[in-house]
Amino acid sequence: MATATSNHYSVLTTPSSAPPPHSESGSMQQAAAYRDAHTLLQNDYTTLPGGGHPLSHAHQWITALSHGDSGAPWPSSPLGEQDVKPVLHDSDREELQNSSSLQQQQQQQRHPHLAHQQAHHDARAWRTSTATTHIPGMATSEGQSLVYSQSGFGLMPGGEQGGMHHHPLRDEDHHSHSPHLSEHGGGPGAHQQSHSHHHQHGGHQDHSDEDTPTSDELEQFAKQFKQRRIKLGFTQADVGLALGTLYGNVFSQTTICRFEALQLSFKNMCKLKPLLNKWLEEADSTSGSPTSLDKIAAQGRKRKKRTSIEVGVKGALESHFLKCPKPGGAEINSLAESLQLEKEVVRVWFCNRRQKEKRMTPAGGQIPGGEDMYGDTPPHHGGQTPVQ
DNA sequence: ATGCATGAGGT
DNA sequence: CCTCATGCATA
Repeated sequence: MATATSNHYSVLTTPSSAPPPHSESGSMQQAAAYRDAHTLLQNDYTTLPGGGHPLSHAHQWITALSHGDSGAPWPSSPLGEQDVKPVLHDSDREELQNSSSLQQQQQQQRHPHLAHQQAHHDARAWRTSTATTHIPGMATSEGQSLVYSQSGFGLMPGGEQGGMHHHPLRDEDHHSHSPHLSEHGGGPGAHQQSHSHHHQHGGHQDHSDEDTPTSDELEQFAKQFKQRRIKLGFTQADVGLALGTLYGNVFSQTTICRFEALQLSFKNMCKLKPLLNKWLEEADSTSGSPTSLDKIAAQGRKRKKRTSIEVGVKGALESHFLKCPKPGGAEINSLAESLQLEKEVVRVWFCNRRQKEKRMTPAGGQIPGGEDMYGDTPPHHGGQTPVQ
């Protein structure tokens, strides 16, 4: 109805420039003060087919970086970084990946022809206990505490420590392949070197930027990162861009935000940490490295208007989710009907909901059942249940 | 900071 | 169709 629930995101050629990278939600970014003024305009690609909708704007970034010798936007860092937000015009809206060369290299790449032993280690049981390790230097006192031993360094010989969890036949990552690093990202409930694996280095495990970090380490890092970032006067969006100009992978404000808030999956956190860590070093190393930039953000897909689901409806979805987190197509259909939503919307809602449960920082605030999710028991794998 | 969405990769 | 990583658009 009045809500923007319409699906008409077909081929509407955007007459204006394509939405640039991202904008910042200057709502409360402490560091926004250093930023320049950006103008936001919204593009109108949502013209409703029944009457023009008043929602037509395009948003654009107009960063006026005027630093050259006296007006450095950055507080006092000799950092000579300049972020340039190229105004792109309507470009192709198909798939453009001309950004850089590497895009995702550390993704989940297994042996294509070998038996893919993709481990679906689940990662849903972080925040086990508490252990708010303090932060050396400052404590922003947050309220999070997720502690979990990740890879079995010797902690979880086969399973977890909680003693609760255990799934009959989940999966395990038998036989690792990497020379020295397994991509476990999963979580506590899976992965562990079943057999005597080579121990990294006999004596100490250093976790500086190598090997998989533990949840606790990630938590600490995220906190420190945020502090430093703010002190340096950067916004989350800045970091995202910098990463792109620096290493070729751009990230949005959203991702940086989620990283800081530990709202990503364990695996994802592990992937991003090294990158952000590097940026941190660069950023305050004051090395004055003239990091040039050149990152073109290519965007061009017409996005469907975000459907706003009314609270009441959300509640209903929630209820069903509790009952059945993985409804089948048919069930989704009926649900969609009763709620008067498109099937696709409902389907996506469930997908997103499931993802939430898997984040480090849980959704509802409750323990996700421990380890064995409702109805997702992998029908295969016979490795050996590592767990007790 | 988050909700809904897109897409790549797997099954 | 799902999962996962990501992000535009929003509240």
